[in-house]
Amino acid sequence: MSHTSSFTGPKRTRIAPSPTGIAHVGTAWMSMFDLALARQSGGQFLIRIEDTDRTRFVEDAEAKIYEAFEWLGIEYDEGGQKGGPYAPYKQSERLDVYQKYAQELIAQGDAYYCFCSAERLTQMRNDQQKAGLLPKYDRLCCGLSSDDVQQKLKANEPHVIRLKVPDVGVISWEDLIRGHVEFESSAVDDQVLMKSDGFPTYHLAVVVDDHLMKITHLLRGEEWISSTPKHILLYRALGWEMPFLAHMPLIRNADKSKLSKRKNDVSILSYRDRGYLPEALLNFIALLGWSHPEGKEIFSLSEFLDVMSLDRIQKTGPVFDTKKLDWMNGIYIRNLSVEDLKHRLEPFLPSDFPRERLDHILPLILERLVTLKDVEGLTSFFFRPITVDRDELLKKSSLEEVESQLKVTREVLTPEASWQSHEALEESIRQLQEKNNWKKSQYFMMLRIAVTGQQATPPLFETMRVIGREEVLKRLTIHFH
RNA sequence: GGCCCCAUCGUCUAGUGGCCUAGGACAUCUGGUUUUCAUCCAGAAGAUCUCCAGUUCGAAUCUGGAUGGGGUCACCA
Repeated sequence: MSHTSSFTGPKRTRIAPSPTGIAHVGTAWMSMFDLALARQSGGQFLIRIEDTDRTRFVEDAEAKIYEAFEWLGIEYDEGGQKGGPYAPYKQSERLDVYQKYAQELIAQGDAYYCFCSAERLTQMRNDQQKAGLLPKYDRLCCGLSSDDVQQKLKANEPHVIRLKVPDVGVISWEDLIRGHVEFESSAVDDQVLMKSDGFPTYHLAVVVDDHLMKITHLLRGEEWISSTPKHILLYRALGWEMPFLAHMPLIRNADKSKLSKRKNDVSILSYRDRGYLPEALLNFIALLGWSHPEGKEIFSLSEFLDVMSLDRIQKTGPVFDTKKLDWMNGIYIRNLSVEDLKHRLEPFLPSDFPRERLDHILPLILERLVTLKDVEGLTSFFFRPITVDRDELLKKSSLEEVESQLKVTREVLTPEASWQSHEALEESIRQLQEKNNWKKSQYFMMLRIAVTGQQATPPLFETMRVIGREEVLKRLTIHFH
């Protein structure tokens, strides 16, 4: 393999998700780096669906993956609906391709048929473990004569195809992120390449497809380091040039284990549904294991694509802690134009929300939105009946005083006097408070609770104007339940 | 356990031998603005750079070892 810096052509990268569940944030994360390499070099980024495991196949998982990419705004050049020159981009539709190369490997003596049963393999591994050995296929079937093999094949005996790993030697590569990595060949198992159901394993499929699809730069998780020797052996046996390898750090749970859906929300679409902006999520994950060259915290996807470089990727696995995402989401929300924000808020507005009043309500809640989903909780008192907590209302004064305060306040809120502007409203009520010498904090908090049912709200007088005089007067006439 | 990867504030990170008595961001705390919350502004606290040796005039940065964490050892990816 040639050296890192010598590659100057267009880079082709890919993301290869398995449709086994939800669309994973790790997939989006990896894709950003893939995309950047492709864009910076005038190359292509493609999506390939790795659905070789029928047992874990989930029906709508593939659709969810594309849906997630669409929502995030990560554009790929080949795969999915787009197709491309190396279609199909789904492994289950390429079975004959893998079969062809498996046969080639067998013919060359780099792979062999194995007829061992699952039971025998389990037994073998148990014995090896008991003996303190590392579990590894014992090559029983490697010794089969070609006559035996032909006979078993003819008899339709279930079989797999295994890679024949050299007994001795060192397998190494120059990882773009980790530098020189090497393994003893003797530590590598005779990996199954073709399963008994005729599907390839990941190891065969990934090598065949990456080569055929002309992938030049292969980014993947650190979890794949230990199986990389098998892939190198495959490239060698097939006489193919190795792509550049970059093993990214593993995103982790708080306990440092590999990020999992049991311990974290890792579903891209769940972030959408919880009211996060795609640009905020992207910005947040870009900062996992990577840092902006100028130390910037807030930047767009397109800026990331411009300035990303592999040498700023850290080797340590970052913990997935979304506190910072909340902060970012607020920033992104506040940077949206009113029209854009309204548009994005739409899916989160309850059906009884008075849309015609959105323009007036929005400025009052804008800086209080952490997620788009917060809109309902922050605005319900504008258009729904409120409940007032008697104890809160009377916290700092007696029932008599509050009732008298409310009565006088209602009288001041004449149609003419004070509804032209919130400043005018404030002026008249402030005068009232001063004239009566009411305690500021008590009076205003009491009013706030009476009008909204809450202690934390947007500015009181602006809120009152949006609620409207008639409704405010009604709320200032307290009936305890 | 074998093999492999990794190791800077609670979290994300800057740092590639002297600019580091280690910088920024989030979170936390305090103060200011404010009738509340939030925003915004200012400030504080927070890391003996996992440890021990070594190289060097000088190490967070280089080397070795230890320790710790993680990954992987499937007809799953």
